[in-house]
Amino acid sequence: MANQLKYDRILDALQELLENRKLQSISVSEIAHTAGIGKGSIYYYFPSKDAILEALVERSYEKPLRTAKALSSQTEIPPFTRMAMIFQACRNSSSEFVRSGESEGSGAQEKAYLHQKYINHIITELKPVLAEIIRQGIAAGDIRFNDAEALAEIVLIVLTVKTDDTLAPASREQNERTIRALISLLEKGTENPPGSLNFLMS
Amino acid sequence: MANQLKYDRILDALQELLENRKLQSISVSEIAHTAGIGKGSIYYYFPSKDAILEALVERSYEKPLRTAKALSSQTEIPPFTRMAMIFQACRNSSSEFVRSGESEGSGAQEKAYLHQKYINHIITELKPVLAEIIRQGIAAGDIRFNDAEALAEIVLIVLTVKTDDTLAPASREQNERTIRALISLLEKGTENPPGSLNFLMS
DNA sequence: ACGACTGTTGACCGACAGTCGAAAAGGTGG
DNA sequence: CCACCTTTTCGACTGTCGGTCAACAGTCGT
Repeated sequence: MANQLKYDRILDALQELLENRKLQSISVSEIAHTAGIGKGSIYYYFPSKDAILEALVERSYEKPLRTAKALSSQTEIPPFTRMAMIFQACRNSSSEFVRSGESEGSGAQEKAYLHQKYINHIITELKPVLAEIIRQGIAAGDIRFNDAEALAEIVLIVLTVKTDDTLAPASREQNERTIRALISLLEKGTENPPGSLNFLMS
Repeated sequence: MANQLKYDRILDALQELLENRKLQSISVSEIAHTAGIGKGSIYYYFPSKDAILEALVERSYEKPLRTAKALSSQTEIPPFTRMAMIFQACRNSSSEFVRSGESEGSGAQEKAYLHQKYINHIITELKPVLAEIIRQGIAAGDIRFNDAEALAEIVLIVLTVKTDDTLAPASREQNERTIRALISLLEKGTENPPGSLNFLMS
């Protein structure tokens, strides 16, 4: 408990290495060396290499998740505005470490693990918050739909999968078209005027 | 080329082992032993352990993909019926090897790799086929939407992610509600009567 | 008989995740 | 300042695994 520093230094080291290397090629000793500590110490703070990654994903989303949770109770701000704020917060911190150097070919495949963790975490944590805001929007008459939870899930799934680019690789332009199509579906589905959901675009 | 048998036997072996073990814990020697061949032979047929998995995923979806492609030119069958047939074909072969023994805890996380490969493959291969059918439906006036490609992508993303259950873990009931919500969105978005897309439900 | 080609193999290699016992660092009471 | 204990740190070590390779066996055309 005293030395929160080293715990964080390990995370910093992994984050730094992840910026232009794929996970599989990063060894634990290397993380230790980058963090300026012995390899054994890594295992004092983490039970496995995997756990380091998990902790890093969690830490990276701490901030936006906190703001998202805070926003869910700010009922004086209109629902759509709050959603826009949440997505903006996520975008700011997401690109921080998930995107990495080209590493075409098999490299793209080998980052799968990292991306899966990240998507899983985002969807699980953000869904209830987003659902709550949608629910408020429904109650206020801004949104017409009968299942806030499900709607939140659909939006999050499509957005994260498309933002991520590992699961459904496509051109930047195709990605934009898909998100635009989602927006159009949502606007018709929730009986909102065209353009009102444009904030979902990056 | 003569010995297609061994190639397939390797795939069979991996498939069998995958039924109740996680990928990470299966060694190449073990695959070789299960297939009844030497370890060296594995590398005669595959460049890496990873490639075996990739080939297995591909093989598992050969059949439904062939039927899907065949269906895209059967214009005498109504689009919705053809889509229903495609999804049915996929469902039949998908559960074949992707689902595996419980292995709660970290086990669920470690299968990520396999699932990522599978989702990636499905979406990439099935999207153009589905888009073509949707395009025909638009031309025939059955569907009203301006971007067939994007629509196909959205449907596939949500369905595969939700069917898969690794990326967005949720209860069976929650999954059903999400798919129902997607159907409702699609029906409104493409100006089709409620219930006309129910075939998307499993 | 003979190369050339196609398969097949397991011993071997380097690398890595994770373990361990020892020792340094830090704290506490006398 | 010292005994004593707990927390923290460490790198040498271990077992295992993915992948390589040199050797070898079968087969076919000449």
